[in-house]
Amino acid sequence: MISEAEAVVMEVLWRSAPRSAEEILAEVGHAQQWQEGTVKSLLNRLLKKKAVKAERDGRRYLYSPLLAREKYVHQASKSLLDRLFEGRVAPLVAHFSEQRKLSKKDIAELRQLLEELDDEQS
Amino acid sequence: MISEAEAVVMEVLWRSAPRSAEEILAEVGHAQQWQEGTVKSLLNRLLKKKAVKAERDGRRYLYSPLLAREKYVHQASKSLLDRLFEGRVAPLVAHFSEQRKLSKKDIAELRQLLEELDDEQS
DNA sequence: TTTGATCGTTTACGCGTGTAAACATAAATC
DNA sequence: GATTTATGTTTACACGCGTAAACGATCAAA
Repeated sequence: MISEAEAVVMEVLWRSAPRSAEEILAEVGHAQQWQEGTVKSLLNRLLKKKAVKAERDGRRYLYSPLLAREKYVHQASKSLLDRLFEGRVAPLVAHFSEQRKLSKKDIAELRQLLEELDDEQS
Repeated sequence: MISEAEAVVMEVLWRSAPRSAEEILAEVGHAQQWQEGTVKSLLNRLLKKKAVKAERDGRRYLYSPLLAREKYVHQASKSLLDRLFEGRVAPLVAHFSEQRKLSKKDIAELRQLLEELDDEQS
């Protein structure tokens, strides 16, 4: 529903809002090689999709997210899991495990997570 | 690199190959509402992308995957993790945990997985 | 009050995708 | 041999996306 370039803009707003187009460009301009017009277009598409809102601030607008990051992240993740892993998390983890792509940190955090689930349950 | 509709065709071939265009359509035609031409186009795009190969069989072609499912799955998953979870698996699992979207089965499998990692290490 | 600077809005354009229709070709049948 | 049938190949077309340029409006400065 919201594209990759649009998501870059959203990430900026999720970190801190409200922000002007200029501020967004400043934060993102060097990583992406974007011109001002590009950011403007993306913001307008996000407005049309009701993913952000704009409030006037003098001569310019300040933009804020309407779509919550949680929600976006969940949609995108669920879509991937559905398409590739029968909709479940464990097979994805298994895949990365098989590919030896779990870092020590990952493993430690997963352990921690499962312990916490234990605690909750009891 | 390979699109969603193309991936549907690939899934058929990953399940079993080689297959003719007609067979692919038969397996996928009711789920997707595709015509024959659609499958043909997708196969040609996949050929162009070197994701499948074709061998003549009389008047028709039989198609087989060149791209391994593992590789495709890994690319797609890594891209998602990079964009949304700092490139790591644990935060994704944490997200689903927070959303109460881990099934009992998931949890059991994750436990199993971590145990196996223990075993290997020792 | 003209002119420049600063914003936002509109329009554009090429590319990939989803979805086929049209066309070509060769084999099978009449 | 002429026609139908079964494939594959070429072309098409609308839509979203990435990426802006062009245009317009408004405020500030001269």
